[in-house]
Amino acid sequence: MIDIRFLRENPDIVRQNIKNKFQDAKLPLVDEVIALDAENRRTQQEANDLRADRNRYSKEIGNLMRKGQKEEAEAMKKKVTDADDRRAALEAKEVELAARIREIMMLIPNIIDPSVPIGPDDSANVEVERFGEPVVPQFDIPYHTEIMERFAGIDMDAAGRVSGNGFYYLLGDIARLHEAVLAYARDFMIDRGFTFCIPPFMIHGNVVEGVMSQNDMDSMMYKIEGEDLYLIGTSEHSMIGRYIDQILPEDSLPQKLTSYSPCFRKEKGAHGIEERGVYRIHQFEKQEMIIVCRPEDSMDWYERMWRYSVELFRSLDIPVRQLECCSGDLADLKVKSCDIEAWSPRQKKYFEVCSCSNLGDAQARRLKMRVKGADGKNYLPHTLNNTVVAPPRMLIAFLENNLCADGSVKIPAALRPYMGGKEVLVP
RNA sequence: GGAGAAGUCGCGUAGUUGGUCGAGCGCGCGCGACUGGAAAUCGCGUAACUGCCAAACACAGUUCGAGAGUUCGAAUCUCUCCUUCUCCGCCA
Repeated sequence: MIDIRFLRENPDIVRQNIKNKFQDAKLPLVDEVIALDAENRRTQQEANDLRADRNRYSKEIGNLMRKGQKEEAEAMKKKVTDADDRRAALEAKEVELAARIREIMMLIPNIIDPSVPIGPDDSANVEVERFGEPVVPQFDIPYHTEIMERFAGIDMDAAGRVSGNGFYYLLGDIARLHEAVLAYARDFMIDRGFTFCIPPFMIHGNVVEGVMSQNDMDSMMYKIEGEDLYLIGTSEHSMIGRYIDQILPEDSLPQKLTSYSPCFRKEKGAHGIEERGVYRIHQFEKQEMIIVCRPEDSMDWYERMWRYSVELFRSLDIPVRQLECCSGDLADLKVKSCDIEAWSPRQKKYFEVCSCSNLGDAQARRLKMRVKGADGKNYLPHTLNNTVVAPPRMLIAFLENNLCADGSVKIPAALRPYMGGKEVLVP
C-alpha cells in the first residue's frame, strides 16, 4: 500500500507504475481514489466543524447548569440537537468513504524500484548470476520421489488416502534429512546474527490483510472455520505481524529474525497441485528470515539476504542462480524481488527454491508499524523477507545434486553433524 | 470449558452522584540551571492518528482494551466482544 498523499501529489508516477506492471485495468482507480479522497477531506472538515461546535456548546451547557440558568442551557441544547442529523450523515459518510478509499489503496500496487526489469510475466524474469557449475552427470537422475522411494523415504499413497492430494509422509533417512536441513539452516542464520524465533502458526484476519494482497490471500490462505484465524502460508506472516500497531525505538533496528514454521497453502489457481511429488504441496516446512530496518538500509539488506541463500545452497553442493522478478511478476506489495533457483540435473534447468523480497514500507503502512526516530518523529520502516530453506522442495535439489552413480546420496560436510555424522546415505 | 478480578499517556498508579480530565502524581526519558566535572537538587518538557499548511507552529477533530448505546456532554453509566490475572476442570 502506498501513501495516499504520494498518490495525490504524483498521480502520473502511480499510473506509469501500474502500466509497468501490466495492470492497465487498475488505471481508473487512480482518478477515482483522488476524487474520493478530496470528498473525504471535505466531509471530514465539515464534520470536524460541527463536532467543534458541539464540544464548545457542551462546555457552555455545563457552565450554565452550574449557575442554574436552566432555560439558557435548554436553548443551547437545542442548538446542538438541531445539527444532529447533519452531523450523523457526515459521520456515516466519513466511515463509508474511508472504507472505500482503503479498499482501492489496497489494490494499487507499490511503486517498484527503478532497477526492476519491465516485463509482463515470469517469462521476462532475468537471470542475474550463476553460482556453481550446473553439472549433468553421466548417469540418469530419476524423479525425486523415485529417489526417495529407494530409501523407503516417502509414502504419497497413504498421504492421499489420509489428507488428499498435496500431502506427503516422509520416512526414515529422508525425513531425517528434512529435519537436518532445517536445523542446519537455523544454525546458519544464527551464526549470521539472526535471532531464532518460533512464531504462531495461525493468525488473525487483520494481520493477514496487513502482510499480503487480497489476491494472494484468496489463493493461498486456509481459514479456520468459525474463527478469525488463518493458517500461515509462511512464517513471514506472523513474524512481520508481530509488529502490528507497534512503535519501535530506532536503536532496536534492524530487527533480524530467522523463524521456523510449517506453511499451509491452498495453491489455488497455481500451476496446479498436479505436479507430481513434493514440488508443490499444501503443507511444507520452512526456515525463513525477515528484516525490519530503516528505509535507507533496505536495499543493502536485500542484497545481503539473497546472498545468504546462495551461500547456504552452495555449502550443500547445490548450484544455484539468481533470477530477478520483472515488474509483471512482482506481487503488488513488493518493491523488488528475486528468486534463488537451484539446478536440477534431471530437468537440466533451474527451479525456484528461495524468494527474497523488499516490500518497502507497504507492510509497515498496512500494519501501522512505526519507528520513533532520533528527532522524535515517527516513520515507517521497511520490511524484507527471504527463504532460508524450504524442504521438502529443497530436498529435490539436494537429492538430485548429491546423488551418486551407485544410487547412494552423499552428505556434504556441513550437514553431517545433523545426520549423525553420516557421510553417505545408502539405499 | 466453569467461577471471580482487572484492562488509563514508555512503566507504576490517581481518577465512580457523567461536565474546567487527553487526563493528576511517581518513575523513566529529554532540555536547562547549579558544578572544575559528576552525583544529588531545582525548573521546564515528554502519546498517537487525521484535517488545514509547501513545511513548522498554531488551530480543529478523534483516541483512556475494541465496538455499539444512553446523553447537550462519558475514562466515568449500559450492552457485546477481546485480552490478562487468580481459582477449578481438561490436556500435550
